[in-house]
Amino acid sequence: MPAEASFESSVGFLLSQLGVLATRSWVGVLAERDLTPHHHRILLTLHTAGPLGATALADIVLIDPRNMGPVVAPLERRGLIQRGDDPADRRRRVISLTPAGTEAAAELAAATSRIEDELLAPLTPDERDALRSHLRLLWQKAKAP
Amino acid sequence: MPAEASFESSVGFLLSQLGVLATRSWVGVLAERDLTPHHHRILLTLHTAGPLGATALADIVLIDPRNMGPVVAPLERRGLIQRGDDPADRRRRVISLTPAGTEAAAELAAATSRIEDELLAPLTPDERDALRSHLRLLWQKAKAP
DNA sequence: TATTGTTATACTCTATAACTATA
DNA sequence: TATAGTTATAGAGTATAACAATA
Repeated sequence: MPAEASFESSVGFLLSQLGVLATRSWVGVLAERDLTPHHHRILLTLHTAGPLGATALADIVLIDPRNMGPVVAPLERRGLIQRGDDPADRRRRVISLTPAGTEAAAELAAATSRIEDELLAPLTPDERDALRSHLRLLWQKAKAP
Repeated sequence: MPAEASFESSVGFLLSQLGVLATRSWVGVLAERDLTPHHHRILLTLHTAGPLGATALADIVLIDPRNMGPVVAPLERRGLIQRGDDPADRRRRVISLTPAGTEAAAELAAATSRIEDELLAPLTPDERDALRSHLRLLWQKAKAP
């Protein structure tokens, strides 16, 4: 009876489980650099999207804006990011990567393919491409509904 | 330069983000029933896999076994699960659904398709099937490496 | 009035250490 | 000695309330 199909056929269940596993696959690499998964996503987001306001950045990395302070503070203290003023809108505090932050982000990006290969080992190259494009489509639609 | 490709092409990044979104898509339905995402996964896992020991169950739902007590206690108190002894191995405490728990799990499973449809709206039926099978494959391999 | 950003604080979830009971 | 399970507790992460500054 397919109506009683296993929870393993629920995409939502699989996404939440694999999301945890994907995050865990990074903990070792991040711990060596004294970074958290939040820091990872912030650095890579700024690296590819460029400078962002606090709210916009929080929205992308799925952190509540009210928790941005404690998350971002260590990055600023270590000189990986900087917060500047926006002359056009003096409420905004534009967050951007410093040169050291750009270097750190590029180095993390370089580590991605190795970790990714391990995670995606069970899939063929074609299957990986299909999976990537499907996930990307879901994420882009989820961001801007 | 594709080596500098966007972080959006990282499957790990997409999985962790979509995992959060998939979990959030359930919070309303679960809150109405006074359940957490952990409870959700436990009920559905027991519903399809049958009775399990505490360690085996914790392993599947990716909860540290030491945190199972506080997670499982409310379910037991509300009569949705029960913990019994295993005559074959008196260390084990077998966790299983009560009739009320079975009913609750079935009801949650019924709500899945509606939530799933919303999440997967951007994809065609064929794409959904492909995504589901790829994710399932990754999860099964990740569980038993 | 709405938006951007922040602080203080309570709450939940997760991880570290150590222990009992059985195999 | 190894495994199943538990407790206590510290730490990381998340959510609720309230506020200041600017648009």
